[in-house]
Amino acid sequence: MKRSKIKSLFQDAPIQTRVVVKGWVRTKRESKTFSFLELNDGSTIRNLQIVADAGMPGYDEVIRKISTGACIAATGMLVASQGKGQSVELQAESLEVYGTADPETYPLQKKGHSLEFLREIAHLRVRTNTFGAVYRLRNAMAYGIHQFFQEKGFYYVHTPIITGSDTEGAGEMFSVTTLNLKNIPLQENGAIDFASDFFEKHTHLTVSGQLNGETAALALSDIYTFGPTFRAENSNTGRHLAEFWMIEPEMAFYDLNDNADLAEEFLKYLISYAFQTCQEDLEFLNKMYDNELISRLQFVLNNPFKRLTYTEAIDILTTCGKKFEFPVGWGTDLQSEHERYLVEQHFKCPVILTDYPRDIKAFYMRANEDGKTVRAMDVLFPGIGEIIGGSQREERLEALEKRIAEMQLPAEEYSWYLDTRRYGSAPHSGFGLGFERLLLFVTGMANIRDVIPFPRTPGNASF
RNA sequence: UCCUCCUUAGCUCAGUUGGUUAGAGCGGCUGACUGUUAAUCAGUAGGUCCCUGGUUCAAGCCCAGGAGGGGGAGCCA
Repeated sequence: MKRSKIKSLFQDAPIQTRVVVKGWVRTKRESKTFSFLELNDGSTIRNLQIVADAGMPGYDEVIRKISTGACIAATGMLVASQGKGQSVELQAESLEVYGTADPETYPLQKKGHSLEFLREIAHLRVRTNTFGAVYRLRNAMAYGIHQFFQEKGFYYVHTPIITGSDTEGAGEMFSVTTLNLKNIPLQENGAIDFASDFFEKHTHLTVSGQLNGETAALALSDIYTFGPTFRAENSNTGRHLAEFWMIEPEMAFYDLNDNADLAEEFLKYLISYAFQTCQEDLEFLNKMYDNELISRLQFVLNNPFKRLTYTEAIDILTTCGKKFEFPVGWGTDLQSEHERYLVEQHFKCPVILTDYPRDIKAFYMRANEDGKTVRAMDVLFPGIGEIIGGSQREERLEALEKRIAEMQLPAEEYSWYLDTRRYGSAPHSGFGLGFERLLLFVTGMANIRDVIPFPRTPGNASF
């Protein structure tokens, strides 16, 4: 008989049908003449209750081997439950144990565990309700991202993970090398001789696919990337990872307003998609971790994001009368406390800040006519701060070359990038969304290490 | 990297002014129980008090260094 997924049994409830279910036992409750088993197979957060009567053939032997964490198959009739708490249950005719889990050493118990403890057993934590919900939401968001862009006619572009230039400027990079680390070849001046390395030059793990993505947008019009990125920053916070996933759409003929429109529509689409696909998981997370999760998601879904310029934000911050730890002034970047004030206290909704001073932003952002600001935008969310950073790109060759020179960047490294402006340049825009930052918001988890299966952070690459 | 807090049983934590044999709840195990659902009830086992060094008659507790973790900040997504 073909195995049924527990989710479909709850949906279709084929009462008085003989079925096979397979999964992992969450708890066993024994009494004299029967046992209850709670079975979870990952298809839903809900467990199927299995009732095993002591009269079942081989009962004593099989029930003795079953404990929390064991993997079993159960065959029997799906019946309406006599007890409260579930509509249907399985009246077992036979049980087969695939894998036992020694209760003396199995680290997961049926009671709750701290997230800190579960991080130490990341290979097993997916067996908990919490991480089952997080994994399912992560899957749904990944699928929803592709669906959103595909429906809009965007092309999915694969940008390289190993990059030959260190010019993306988004942070410290990991080196990629096959040189013998015990005997590194040196040039006469003492510098490492990368000419004998695999790629015959110094290579790194990518920190952003944007520059490559721009080349595709200037041919295919609308593209997006969705892949891993790497930052070797020594960042020890609940919002940073050394390895994370990023979504970077890039659109020809979009100005900054079009860019902001797309970002807002995109985020709302994903929240709506989470409600459509993971309602029960969201309800669980709302109940267990963050009682305002669902209302916050609904609020973001149903209200326009507040848009204002950096300059207007500085005015609000300097006249609001609130004392900040870091001073506010035009020309300096906003600190976390400033962003939080705007989002959580002043506007009480997501905020899109635009037109930042050019001196605190990257070289590729389109200069405004005032000579002081660039067409940058940051989308700020309650609780997590910057979730999206983007800009209209500088499409004018001369302006871009001038900016590269002013910032003393190695112009020769950008020759391929500048070709996009040299030949058939076009106004275009794009943004980057940190996938795990999105998941923090959608799941209500507080620490980014809990929304990626195996987090990589400074000093930690276990599993 | 900086600030700050923490580290005691499998887990979550108490542990008084430095004082004899370090406790609880949960989990595990044993047993009871005819519908439980974080089952209930009774019993029971379980400890490198993070590591190293120091102070002291005596250290889980005080001091120094180290390791690991949490929260906050910076950097950013």
